[in-house]
Order: sequence, then C-alpha cells, then structure tokens
Amino acid sequence: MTVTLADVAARAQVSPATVSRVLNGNYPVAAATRERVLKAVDELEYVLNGPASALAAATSDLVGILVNDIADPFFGIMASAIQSEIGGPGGRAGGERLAVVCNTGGSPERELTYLTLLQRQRAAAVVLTGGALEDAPHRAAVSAKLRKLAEAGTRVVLCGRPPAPGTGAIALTFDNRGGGRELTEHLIGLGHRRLGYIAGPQERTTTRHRLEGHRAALAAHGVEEDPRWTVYGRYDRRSGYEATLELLRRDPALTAVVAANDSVALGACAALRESGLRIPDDVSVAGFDDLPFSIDVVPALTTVRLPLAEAGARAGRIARGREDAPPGGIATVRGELMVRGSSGQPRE
Amino acid sequence: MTVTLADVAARAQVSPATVSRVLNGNYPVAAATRERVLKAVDELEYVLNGPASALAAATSDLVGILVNDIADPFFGIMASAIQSEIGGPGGRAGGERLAVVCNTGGSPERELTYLTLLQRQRAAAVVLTGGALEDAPHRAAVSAKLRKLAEAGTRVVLCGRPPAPGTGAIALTFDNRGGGRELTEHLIGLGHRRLGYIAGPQERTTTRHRLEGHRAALAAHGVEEDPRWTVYGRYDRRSGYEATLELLRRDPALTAVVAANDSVALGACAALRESGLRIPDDVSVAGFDDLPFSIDVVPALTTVRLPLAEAGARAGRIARGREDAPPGGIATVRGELMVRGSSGQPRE
DNA sequence: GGCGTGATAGCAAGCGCTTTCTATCGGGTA
DNA sequence: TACCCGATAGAAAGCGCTTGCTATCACGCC
Repeated sequence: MTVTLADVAARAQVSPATVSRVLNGNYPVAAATRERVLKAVDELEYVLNGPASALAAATSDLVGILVNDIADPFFGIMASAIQSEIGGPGGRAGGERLAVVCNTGGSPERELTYLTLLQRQRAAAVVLTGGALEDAPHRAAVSAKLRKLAEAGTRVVLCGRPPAPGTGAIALTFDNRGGGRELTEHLIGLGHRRLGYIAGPQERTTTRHRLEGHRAALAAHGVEEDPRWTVYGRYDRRSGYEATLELLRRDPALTAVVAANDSVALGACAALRESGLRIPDDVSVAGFDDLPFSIDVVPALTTVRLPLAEAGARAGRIARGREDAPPGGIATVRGELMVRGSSGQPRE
Repeated sequence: MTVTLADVAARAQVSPATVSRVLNGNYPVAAATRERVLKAVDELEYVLNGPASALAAATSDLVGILVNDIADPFFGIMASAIQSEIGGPGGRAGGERLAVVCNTGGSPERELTYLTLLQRQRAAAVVLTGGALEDAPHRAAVSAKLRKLAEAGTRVVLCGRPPAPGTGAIALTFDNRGGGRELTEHLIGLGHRRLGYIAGPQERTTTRHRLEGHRAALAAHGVEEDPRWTVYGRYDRRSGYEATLELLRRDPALTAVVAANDSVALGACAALRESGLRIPDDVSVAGFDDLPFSIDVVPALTTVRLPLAEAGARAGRIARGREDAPPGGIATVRGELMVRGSSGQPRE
C-alpha cells in the first residue's frame, strides 16, 4: 500500500536504520550508500510517516502559533513573519517544520483547547501572539498549561504579549504603555486639551496598557481627563466608527480622538468625515500599530509603529532555537511615534 | 516521566485497551468503569500522545488550510470560517480536530512543501483556498499531490479555487467571471464607455476569470476596449494606488476604474482623490469581494459580494465529513452585485 | 441443570520509525 | 604479523496507542 521505510531499505539494499539515518542526517553514512538510498526514496516517492517518526523520536516538527483574530492584519503580519522564520518551507536545511496558526477568536476556551491540542501533538514550540485576557482564573490556567508544555520540552514564546512569570516562557513584549504615552504627549504638544479615547475590549492587557499610557501623558501634563471621553469597543473599524459617533454625542468640542489601533482610527475618520468634520483641521486622529494601510489613507495616520514583522521574525527564530532568548527571558519591544497628516494643531 | 495510557490504566485498575476505548468512545464500556477511567485521567492530568495515536490508528486529527496570504482578510475570513466548522475547539463532541492554517505567501514551492508536510502528518483533510497559479507544471505537481493525498484517505476540498479534475478533490468555486461581468455591466448601464481595469497578478486564475468577465461585458455591449486601459498588479492597496496613477497617465479621460478586489479599489480611491478627482462624480470605482470595510469607506464601495464566510463554513463541513459533497464534486458559488456610492453616472 | 447470549474487558500483535549497542572491515601501528 | 581503531552498517528493542479476537460472566430459556 503506502511506501514505508522498510520498502526503501529493501530497494536500496540497506537496513531501515541506514535509511533513517540518511533522512535525518545525524549519523555518518558513506556517500555511495547515501546516494543509493536517496535514489530509492525518489523512485518510490517515499514520504516519511510523521506520527511514527514523532513517536519514535519523542518530538515532532509542529510549531503552533496562536492568534486572537486571523482576519486582522495585526496578527496576520506577525504570523506570517513567525512562520517564515520557523521554516515551514523556506527554512530549508533538513529541519522542515510545520508552522501552523491557530485562531482562538479571542475566546479563552479555544485558547486553552488549542494549547492542549498542541501539547497532545508534542509540538516543538508554541508562539502566543497579541494581548492576553486579564481574567485571573484563565490567566492561571494558561500559565499552568504553558509550564507543562515547557516541562515537556516545548519551547514557548510570547510575542506582543506580557510575560508569564514562572512558566519558562520567553516574552517579547510590546511597550504599549510607552507608545500610548508618547502618542498622547504629541497631541498635547500640539495644543490639544480635550482628547477622546477609543479603547479596545475592556479585559485585555493591550487595551489597558495603551490606555494607561494615554492617561499617564494626560496626568503628566496636567490635562483634564473626563471619563466621558473614553469609550470601549472592539479592535475593528466598525467599532471605531460607532465609538466616535458616541464620543461626538457626548462632547462635540473634542479636538482629538486617540484610537486603540489603526483600524479603529480608520473608523473614527469615517465617522468624523460623515459628521462634517475635517481631519486634522477640526479634529486630529491617532492610531496605533502602523499597519500598512495607515500611511496610505487620506490623510495619512499619525500612529505608533510596532515592528510587527521584526518581532515576529525574532519570536520565530527563538522558537526555532536559532536565536538565544533575551537576558532574563524578557525583552521589551518599543514602538516608534510616526507623525503624519491626521494630527495637527487644534482650532482656536 | 510523562503519563501514559498504561499509567491511567493501572490507576483505574483496567487494561490499557479499556482506557483507549473510553477515550475514543467507539466501543461499549460499562458506566462505572468509564467513571473510574475518567477519574484517573483527570487525577493524572493525562494528555493523549497524538503521534502515537495517529500511528496506531493510521489517521490523525490534523486538518490543513492553505492560504495565499494570511495577512489578507480575504483569506482570514475564509480561514476563520473553515476553522470554526472543522472543530479545533468549538466543534465539540469528541472528535477534536486541530485545524491549522499554512501560509504559502503565494509561492508555488511553499504550496507544494506544505502539501507534503501535511501528507507526512497524514492529515485528515486539506482545504486549499483562493486562486491557483496558472503555471502548467506547477498545476500538474499540485494535482499529483492532491491525488496522492486523496488516495491516502485525506479529504481534499478547494474553496474559492477552480476544480482540479481527476484528483478527487471537492471544489467550491467562486463565479469570478460572472461577478466580473455583472459588475462591468452595471457600469456600462450607468453610461460608462471608458473603463480602466486594474487586474491582479498575471498568472492567477482569479485574476484571469475576473478580467474575462469584465471583457465579456464590454464585448457584449459593444464597448470599446483599449489594452492601455488594463494594468496588472498585486492584490493590495498600494498596487491599486500605483496602477490608478498609471491609468490616469495613460488616459485621463477614463470615467470608471474597476479593481481586482476591494483593497485595490481602496488604493484606487486614494489615488483618484489625490489627483483631484471626485468619486463618483468624476470617476466611478468598483471593487470585488465585499470585504467588511467596503461598506464602511467613503463613499461606500460598489463591489461584488463573495460569501466568503459561508463558503468557508461549507468547505469546513465537507472537510470534516459533516456535509455531503455537491453533486459531481463541484459547486459554483455566485457573487452578488452590491451597488453603493462609489459608482454613478459619468460626467457629460 | 446445561447452554446459548449479549455485554464487557483483556490479550497481544502490530503501526512505522529511531536509536543504542554490536558487528564488520580495512588499515595503520608496534 | 598480530592488534587496535575509526568508520559504517545492521539487529533489535522499543515509543504509546489501537483493535481484532478471545475470555469471562451473569442471565434466562429449553
């Protein structure tokens, strides 16, 4: 039926052990023998049985990438970068690895279940991307899982996610707080004093950190902060649209809107325009992440650039074991303020 | 070290066979026994060894989803829909399946390598999404792989991709040609006679089919077609921006721009606006796909809605074996013309 | 009272590969 | 010439699970 190692061995007139060694390349095999084996592999169109190999070797070549929302470019870009470093194809040189992305949809249960599934597959590594849920029980459950994975030899890397102390996970954390602060300081510097803020979902670390940065900036400069100026929503365009309308309803005198991310900012722009307000003449808008489209919209978005691809690539290399973990297992990745056309001085 | 089936069996005072049967639930086990086993599983925090199980049972619970560009919502939406039907978590009821998305980045080699990797893992099913490359050798190679996968018992489903005859793959194909035609007919109906077309990458089926639809509409209505009015590019916003500028350079008198997809259309809008042209007063714009943002931009995009999520869900169910394949193994999914603000009558 | 029966549980043989340990062979060395 | 050694190749013991077949047991019927 299906071709096995033994078939190849028979054809190449060697033992199965030798074939295995040729395929894994971690044991000396005479050149002539190797040739013969490779030829047989080719002729028979032999494909290694992954499960069998994983069982015998007690490791697999699967690497899991967990994302909150696969349809969001924020995750897409990271996943793509991680994946290309991991290998899949492209990583060349023997150690083919199957990088797979798992979409949790932001659901805690799915996150946990995927982790279990990956544990079951004896994954070589797992990369968790994006913000984490703030819920304590869930956090503990995830930590426990991560610890168990690490114990079983799975490398665990967090990319754009806060550290998980005691789990042995390597963390590449985004400085959301710092970025948020810098962004708002820019606006304050331009003269804005009435700033609306459209936050992400309440219970996420990313949401909280960015908002904290915003508030820190306000506090540091003695700018008033009105709870009515903050609206929570989702990380998407529609949410930004609706939240902006709400903000305008609550206080038509706002001169700036800071959004949780670029998609939200885009929605905000649409809402403002529809309300007859010009950007940035009447209202300034700022985003976060600097997704590709942000420089491309009109006016171009003032935002905080997060090196998504770079961070993802680094996470991928660490997961793959091709790069050392940062000292202490934690590295903070800073954002960079990008001042563009969507922010300007407030009207008189 | 790690807990095995045997450990659970010992603890529950039953044979490994019984534990296995409890876990797989496909063989009668007395309720009391089952309880005991489940308790032991729990106490020991036992996690099934996936590879071992896959080896013994000669099947795995992995389902692969191949996408061209994971950072593009077009694929994100489909992948997400497929994944939620496949199971991963959420699919409940025993048969947990690990749906994994593999990002080919549009590269033929990666596509093939991923298929091999999935074959190696003895994947339960594979779903290929989006347009295929037109390159004959590659096409043949993919077909051969798909046939082999099917022979090995892997269910193969194509979602939004043309059929692959002789491979046993089920195809859910988008009617790109029909959609393209309808869209252009709408524009012609409004009175447009000078229509620019921004196509996707040359060698993709999606690109060709949409363009063919466009041309068919022109031909059917006796509208002139100038080769200078067609520009090829990528499926992204930037490409639309650049192509539009090029189109304008070639013929400033165009009254409509039809884009290969919504992202491209967005870029086109930006370019037109920057060139001082109003939409749709000076130039009409049309997209394709009807991605979520399309209704949300200003003006809202006239486009062809593709039921991405529905098609993905259906593909997922078929891959999972929860829905029968369409008669003949091929179903055509039609798009729906969405007329919105970005298209209007041409100027005098 | 002997047995056919249905319902459960256990035995044991693999699934296809990896890897430790051992065997073999051709020299180089004393 | 007798030995030792490095370089290769093979034998075989699993890795942890599934499953076909067999054993056991308690009934209920003839």
